[in-house]
Amino acid sequence: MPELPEVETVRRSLEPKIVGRTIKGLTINLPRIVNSPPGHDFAETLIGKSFEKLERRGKYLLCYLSEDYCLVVHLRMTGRLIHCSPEEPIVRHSHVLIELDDGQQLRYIDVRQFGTLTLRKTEELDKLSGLKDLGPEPLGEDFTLAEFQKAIASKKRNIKALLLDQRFIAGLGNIYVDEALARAALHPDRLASDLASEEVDSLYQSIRQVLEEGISARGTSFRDYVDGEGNKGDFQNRLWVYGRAGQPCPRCKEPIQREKKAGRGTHFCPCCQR
DNA sequence: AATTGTACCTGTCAGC
DNA sequence: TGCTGACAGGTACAAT
Repeated sequence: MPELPEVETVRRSLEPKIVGRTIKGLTINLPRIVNSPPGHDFAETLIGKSFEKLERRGKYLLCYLSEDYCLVVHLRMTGRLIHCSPEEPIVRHSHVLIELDDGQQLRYIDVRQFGTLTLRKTEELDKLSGLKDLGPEPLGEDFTLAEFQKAIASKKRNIKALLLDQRFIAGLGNIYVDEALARAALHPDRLASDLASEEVDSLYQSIRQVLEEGISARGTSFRDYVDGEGNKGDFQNRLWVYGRAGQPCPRCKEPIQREKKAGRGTHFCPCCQR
């Protein structure tokens, strides 16, 4: 499900609902989902802590808590973090229920059970594999065209695989990579180091543009994704290539093609992506 | 260093 | 109406 725009939308939708709230109780129905600090009990440590700030890094949601703890949430493919009333029916795959001091609940729901809730002291966050290895934030100030040009020039990899690599750039997933390449008119098989300067420039702009548009549309609800209030996004209606195999390219009207590349279903226009 | 395959899970959909 | 296999917004790991 969730790539950068979806996690950012979850963050924005949850922040006003849970910042300032204290955790009163916890139910863990599927222990595999949670990961405690060494020597701590997840529920015991979490109860009594309050939410101070929500941030996002790549596809990770960082819930900063009192006493310098942080609850790190990764939704992987089908995770949902939903704020709701305890009266709402408990749907299938509700793995963790967090009770808040205003009587509301935060529920972690995940059909495929790949997601994780990791609790750590804030000063230990830089030890978490995955999180500590993330590349630059594509919408951040330090992600400049000059840096992108420099980073890409030495990479002997297919551009699709490179953009999916969270160590190279944080937050892009299969949908937004396909969309960025489509808008930059670049074929997913291109070797990164072979791209001309103008092509890298175009790709840089396209990456930022699709992510910003994705956030503005409150994410892509292609299948399961909903925000922290259970609402779907709109970006699925503005996709150029993802999930549009056989349908006309918005630029040249040729049918969009789908092939397996970098181990993922890959959508592109064989006519204008070169 | 880069690529490929496998694994983790459940649900859905196409084809027979 | 079943059944089977392919596939799904991600990542980690091993082998080549």
